Amino acid sequence: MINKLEMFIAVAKEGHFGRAAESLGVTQPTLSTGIKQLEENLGVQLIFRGSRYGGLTPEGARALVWARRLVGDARAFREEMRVSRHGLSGHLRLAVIPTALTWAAKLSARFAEAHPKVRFTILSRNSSDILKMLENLEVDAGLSYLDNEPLGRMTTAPIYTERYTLVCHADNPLALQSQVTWADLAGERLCLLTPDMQNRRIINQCFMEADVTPDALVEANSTLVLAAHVEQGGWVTILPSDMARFLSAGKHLAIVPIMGAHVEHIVGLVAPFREPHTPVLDALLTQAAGLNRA
Amino acid sequence: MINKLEMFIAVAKEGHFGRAAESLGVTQPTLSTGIKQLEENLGVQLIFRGSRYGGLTPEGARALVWARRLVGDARAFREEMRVSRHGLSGHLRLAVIPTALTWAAKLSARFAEAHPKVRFTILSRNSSDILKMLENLEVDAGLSYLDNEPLGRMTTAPIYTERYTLVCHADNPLALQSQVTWADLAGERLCLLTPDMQNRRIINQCFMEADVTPDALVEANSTLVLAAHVEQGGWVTILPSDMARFLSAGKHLAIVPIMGAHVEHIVGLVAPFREPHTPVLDALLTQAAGLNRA
DNA sequence: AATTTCAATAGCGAAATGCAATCAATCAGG
DNA sequence: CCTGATTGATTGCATTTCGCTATTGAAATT
Repeated sequence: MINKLEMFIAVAKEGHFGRAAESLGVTQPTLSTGIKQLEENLGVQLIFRGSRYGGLTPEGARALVWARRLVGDARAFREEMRVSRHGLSGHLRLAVIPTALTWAAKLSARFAEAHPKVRFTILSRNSSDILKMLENLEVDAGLSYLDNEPLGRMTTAPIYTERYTLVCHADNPLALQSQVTWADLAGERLCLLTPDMQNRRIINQCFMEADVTPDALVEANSTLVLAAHVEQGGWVTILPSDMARFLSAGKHLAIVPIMGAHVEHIVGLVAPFREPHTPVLDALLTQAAGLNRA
Repeated sequence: MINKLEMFIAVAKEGHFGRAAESLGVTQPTLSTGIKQLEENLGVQLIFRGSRYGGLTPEGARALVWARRLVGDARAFREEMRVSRHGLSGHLRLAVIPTALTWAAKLSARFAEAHPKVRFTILSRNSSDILKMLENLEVDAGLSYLDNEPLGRMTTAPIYTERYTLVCHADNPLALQSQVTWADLAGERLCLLTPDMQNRRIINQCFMEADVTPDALVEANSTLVLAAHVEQGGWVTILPSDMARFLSAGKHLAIVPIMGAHVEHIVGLVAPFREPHTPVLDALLTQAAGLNRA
C-alpha cells in the first residue's frame, strides 16, 4: 500500500511513468502495474492516460493529498523507531534560499555540535521550489521566507530578519557615503539574483516604491556570482547584511546600508506539519529557536 | 505495512495473540509472523513476550500512536475514494452514552433523511469505553460528555446540555411537588446507572454537594431498566429531562425538576481528529451542529 | 510514411503470504 | 514434582504476489 502510494506521488511529480519509475529505482512496467493496482484497490481512476500520461483525475488530486500524508507519516514513524535505537543520527536534507546560505551553515554547525552523528545535505533553491520539495518529501525542512508565500500545513520557526545593504567596489563613489537610498542606485550597473527568487522580487518592489527602474545587467541564481562580479568592478549588488559581510570579507569591497529598506522579511525554518515531528526535525526546530534568540 | 500495523493494534488491544488473530480473521501463526516482520522492519522490539504476551515495550507504546494514526488515515483515505464513486453511503458506527440514546436517534434520523444510503450501528457504552473504542478505531464517532473526560486529539461538536429530573411513580408523594431538591431524595429508594457511567458519577457529585448519601438499591447500565423499575413502583430514578420524557410517556409516571441541578454537562459528538475528515463524518458533524442550533 | 516515444501487456522466476500441524515454554492445580 | 491446559513460536507446503525482461500497440514527431 505505502509503496504504491510512493509510486503515485512519483508519477504525479514527474508527470511521466518512465522517469517516475527511474526515480524510484524500479522498471516502468512495475510502476505501471503498481498504479493500476492502486486504482483497482481504491476503486477510482487516479490518472488520465491513454498510451501517455494525461494528468491527475479530480479523485487523483484528492488522493495525492492523502498519499503525501500517509507516506510522510510512515517515514516519520520509521525515523522515530530508528532513532529510538541508534540515537539521533541519520540524514537531514535542507533546502535553502541563496541569501540564507550562511545561516544554514550556522544552523548546521550548531546542530552538529549537539548531534555529531547527523549528516546534512543542503541545497540552494528558490522559495517556491522549496515548498514543492517539502510537499514531495524530497527534503525534510527548508530555510526560506516565512511571511511571503502562502504556506499550507507547515511548522515554522523564525530565525532572523533580512536587512538589505549595497555591496560595491571600494573605489565606487557610493562607497564613501554612510548610507544610500534606493533612488541613488538608479544609474548603477546592477548585478542581482534571477527573478524566480523571492529576494529579487522583494528588491524589485523596493525600487518600484522609490519610482526607480532598476537596471539588472547581470542576473544569477547564486550570491557568490554577484559578489564575484562586484569584485571585478563596474557592478554593484544588493544583499542581506549578513551575506554581504560574508562575501566581501578580505576583498576590496564596501558595504553601505540602504535607507528606507524598512521592508524587513522574516527568514526561518519551514517543515511539513506533523504531530509529533521526527526526532531530528524536532531537534532542528529547537536549534533554530536558539539561533533566533541569539 | 498497513495490515501489519492493524495486527499490532489488535494485539495491543486484546493483549493476546490468539484473540487478536481471531478478531482479524487470520490464524495465530500468520499474526505472529506479522508482528515479527513488523519488528524486524522497524528494527525495534514492540512487544514483550516469552511464550506469553507481556505488554508493549516503550517503543511499542510510541509505535502504537503512529499505528493508529496511519491505519486511521488509510481508512479515511479509502473511505473518501469510495464515497467519490458511490456517493455518501456505507456504514457509520456510533458509540453513545445511555442517557444520550434518544439524541442518537434524533441525529441518525435527520442524517438518514439527508443521506438515505448510510447504514448505522449504534452501541450503548460508558464514556471511557467510548474513548477507547474511538482510539482503537472500533467506532467512527461517539456521543458523550464533552466537558469531563480529557479528550486528546479529537474533534467535537456540542449538541445539548443535560438537565436532571426526578422520575417517580405518579402515586409517589414527591410527584405532587412542583420541584424537589437533592436533599429531598435522601430517603428514597433510588435506582441509578452503574458507577462506571459518567452520568452516575455526576449524580453522586450532586448528592455529595447536598450532603446526602444516596441509597442506590438498584443499579443498571441501561436507562430502560431504570424506568421499568420506577414503573413497578417503590423506586425512583434520576434522568436527563429528554430521556425522562421519552421513557415515562404513556406510563403512570411523574417527572419533577430537581432544584439546584445547576451542574449542566454538555453532550455532543466526539470523533478522532483527522484532516480532512471522512465525508460521512463531515456530514455527521454538520448534522450535529444543526441539532445544536435547533 | 518512417521513426520515436510512452505506457500497457505477457511470461517467467523469485519472494512473500497464509495456512495446518507441531513444538516449547509457562502456568494452575493436585 | 508431576499433569494437563494455554499460549506463542516454528516448520513445511501450497498459493499468491512481485518485479523483471521482452514485446506490443498507440500516439506523437520527423
